[in-house]
This record gives sequence, C-alpha cells and structure tokens, in this order.
Amino acid sequence: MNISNCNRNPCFFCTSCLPEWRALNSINKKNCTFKRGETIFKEGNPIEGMYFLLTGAVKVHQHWEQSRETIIRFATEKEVLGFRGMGDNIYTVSATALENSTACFIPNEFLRVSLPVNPNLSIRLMQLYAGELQLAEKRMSKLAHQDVKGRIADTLLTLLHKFGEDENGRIQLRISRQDIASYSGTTYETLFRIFTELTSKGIIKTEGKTIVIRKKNELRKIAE
Amino acid sequence: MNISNCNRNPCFFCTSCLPEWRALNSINKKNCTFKRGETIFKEGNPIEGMYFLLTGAVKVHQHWEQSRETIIRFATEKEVLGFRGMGDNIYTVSATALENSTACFIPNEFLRVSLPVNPNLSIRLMQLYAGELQLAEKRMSKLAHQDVKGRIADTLLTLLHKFGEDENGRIQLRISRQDIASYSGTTYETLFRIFTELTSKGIIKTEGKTIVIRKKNELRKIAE
DNA sequence: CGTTAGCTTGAGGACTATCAATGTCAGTGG
DNA sequence: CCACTGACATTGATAGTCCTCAAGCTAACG
Repeated sequence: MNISNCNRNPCFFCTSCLPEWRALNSINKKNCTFKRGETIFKEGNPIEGMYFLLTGAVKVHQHWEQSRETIIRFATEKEVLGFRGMGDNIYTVSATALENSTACFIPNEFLRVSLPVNPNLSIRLMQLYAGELQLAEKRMSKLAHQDVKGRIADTLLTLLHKFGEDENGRIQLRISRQDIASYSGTTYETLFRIFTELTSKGIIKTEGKTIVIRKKNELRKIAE
Repeated sequence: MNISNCNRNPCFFCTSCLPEWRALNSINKKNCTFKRGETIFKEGNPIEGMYFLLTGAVKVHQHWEQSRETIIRFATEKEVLGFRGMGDNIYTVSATALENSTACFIPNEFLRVSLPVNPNLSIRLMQLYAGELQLAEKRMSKLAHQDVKGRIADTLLTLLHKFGEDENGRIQLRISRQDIASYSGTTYETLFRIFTELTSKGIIKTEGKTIVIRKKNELRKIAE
C-alpha cells in the first residue's frame, strides 16, 4: 500500500503522509503500541475506529467453537485493520499482535468527516478493500478444493511473500505451528506430520520457530 | 444496496438513481441482457468496466482444474459485478447468468472520471466492498471448519435469504444441484446423498429444480 | 430403437481429525 | 541442584468423513 504518486489530501496511504497519521495518535489517547501476543481488538466489541499498522505483524482471526479458530489473514506494515465501512458497530473478528507492533488509531468520527470531503481517501480505501476481497475469494476456492498439503504449502508461500525472507530463505516472522495450522484450516497434528514430510524431502527446514524455505519451486508445485 | 437517504450526485445505488444507470446503457453499446446460462464475463479476459445488475440472478465462479469450479458468490438485483478497483486489467473470475438477467454496463473510463469528483459514489463502492469482504471472511472460516452437511445447510439458507421464498418455503431460484455443490465446496454425489437425508427427515423437499425449505430452524441447527 | 445426458446408488479407499500416550524443554521454587 | 509443572512437540492407533469410480437407471430425443 505504498502508493508512489500521492496527490495529497492527504491520501494517508503513502510514506509521505505517515506524519499525518502519526499526528492523529497524539489527538486521541488510544493505545497504539502492542506487545507480541497482545489483543488489538476483539470479536464482539464495539468498533471505535480503524488501525493503520505502522510496524510489526498481526493476525486477524475468528473464533470457532472452544479452542478452535481460523486465521482470516495476516497483516504487516502499512495495512489497515478493523474498519468495515462504517455500517456495523461490532467487530466480527479479533486482531492479535504476532510481533511487537505500532499502529495509528483513526476514530470513526474522523473518517465520517474526512471521507465525504477527501475523495482520495475513499478511493484508496475502496481499492484496498477491492484488493482484499480478491485475495479472500482466491483463498475461498483454495480452502474448498485443495488438500491439506497444498493449503499448507500455500500458507508458507504466503508468509514468505508477506513477511519476506533473508538470504537463506528464512521467513522473517516467528510464528507458532498452531497459527500456521489455523490459517491453513487444519489441525496441529496434521500440520506437524506434513512438516515432517516436507523436511525429509528437503523442501523446508525448521529452526525453532523460524521456518526456512529451501525449495520454493517444489512448494509451488505442491500448492498447484 | 437500496440506500434510502440518497444525497444525489448521483449515488447510483438507490432506486431513484436507476434511470441514470439505465441512461448509460444507451451511450455504450455493450450487451446488457443475458439469457439463462449466458456468460457475462470470463476469467482471463480484460476488464472493460463493471456491471450493475438490474434484474435476474448471476453466479460468480472460478475454474479449478478441468471440470471443477468454485462458485464464489451469487448476485441478484442491485448488486455489482466485475469491478475490482481499477488496479487489475484481467478478470480473475467468471460470471454467468442463472436466470435471464438485465444489467447496466459502466465502462472503466466513466468510473475513472466519476470517482474523484463523486465522493458519494466512492464511499458507496467502498462500503459495498467492505460488506462483501466481511461475507467472504465469514465464508472462509466456514469452508475451513464446517463439515459438508453444515456447509450445504448454510448454502441453502444463503440462497433462501438472497433470492427469497414463496409462502410455502420455495426458494425463488431454479438452480442446478451441481451449482449448489460448487458453492458448498463438495461434489455432486455427496450433495445428492445429503439431500436425500435431509428430505427423509422432512427438512427440505425438492420439486424438480426448485427446493422447498420446510424446517428452517433444523437447517440453522445443522449449519451451527 | 439406440443414444446421450443426467440421476441414483453402491463399494472402496484416501485423507484427515481425533484421541491418547509419551517426550522435551524452560522456568520455578524448594 | 533437582523435582515439579505447564506448555508444546512427537508419534501411533483408530475411526469417520467424503471423494472417486463405476455401474445401473430414467427420460428425452433424434
């Protein structure tokens, strides 16, 4: 979301507009730094505004029975959390920090006032949602038709793409196996068995919580 | 999407703005009436604009191997098809008419010019996408964690809600079993068996291609 | 009357969730 | 230093769900 040709309004979606986001934080006294594991907002709570993630990593997830959850998506720098178009009042998902993170909080009121007079902002938000929607639709068909191994391979590629890798193929995010399973739509045990298999084939390697992708093309083949 | 308090710009999303949509049809010579089964646009083709559905019913679907598809969503009157935020040039999904349908075609060019000067329009589109996104996310967790029976029950309730019912509980849409299976993320045979089971329990009844929901609450229970 | 397409049913087996048992490891408090 | 604890990792056994394949069946249609 780092759009290069900013026409200023401000657009709020390019690097040069970041100071303006940050300035908002001093106006409202919302907590905007989150420790690893901390809840940013929670399913069922009233929506008070949206968060623009400045640094860190976040999971957006939804409960499903006791002790069961789906991770809807991961978010990283410059992504938007928790805004649903001013219609609803209650969060339908939760957001939890995966790393220590910082954000800007933009109150509903600010949006209510800004959107009608700031076409850039509404267009950018529209594009943002359109993009997210497209990803969500793609993920829907994958969840429906891929087998578990394919979904896990896909998850690993998604993480690699979203959080980056170092020169050795290490995914730049410490993430629990349980979270990977929850995003892939499977259980911890099944994920484990498939990790074992992928490791024995030399496709991935694990170093504690960090995952090393050794044969990206093999993963791509598995993910079809 | 029939928003009551239209501030006119035109907003394009309320009944009183429909004439303006219709007027667009006379300007561009795009085909805007579609017969049952006709393709509206197809995966891989260039995006030329978006469609605002005036009457009828449409499925939005995505290919998956040969002879396999996922239905992403159903659309009916006053819904928008095929617009993805001006970023991409290629459709990632197809749309096919389930009933004879009429639409308005809005060329990209029109949107490119209108959005920056018509805050109402961009805000409405943004809200539209935000709403769709929320539905897509909910469907994602369902596809991941519900069993087939639950997903089918959920599909039936979705269809009932979207296309309405007559006084006897008949879903107001003639839809093939294959399509229901594709939306539920399962196969024709499995769908058939579950239909047999639901029928024997008196929860649903089939009259050719029309489906009668007889015990909505039972379905809700199955869909959790 | 043969052909084709879609409907219906059965059998078999692949895949994956679940449950349970055990292993590992870091931290805690005695 | 060591036993204890809780969280997480690892593995096996089992069973259930659901897909696939294949075959019979019906009905429409030239």
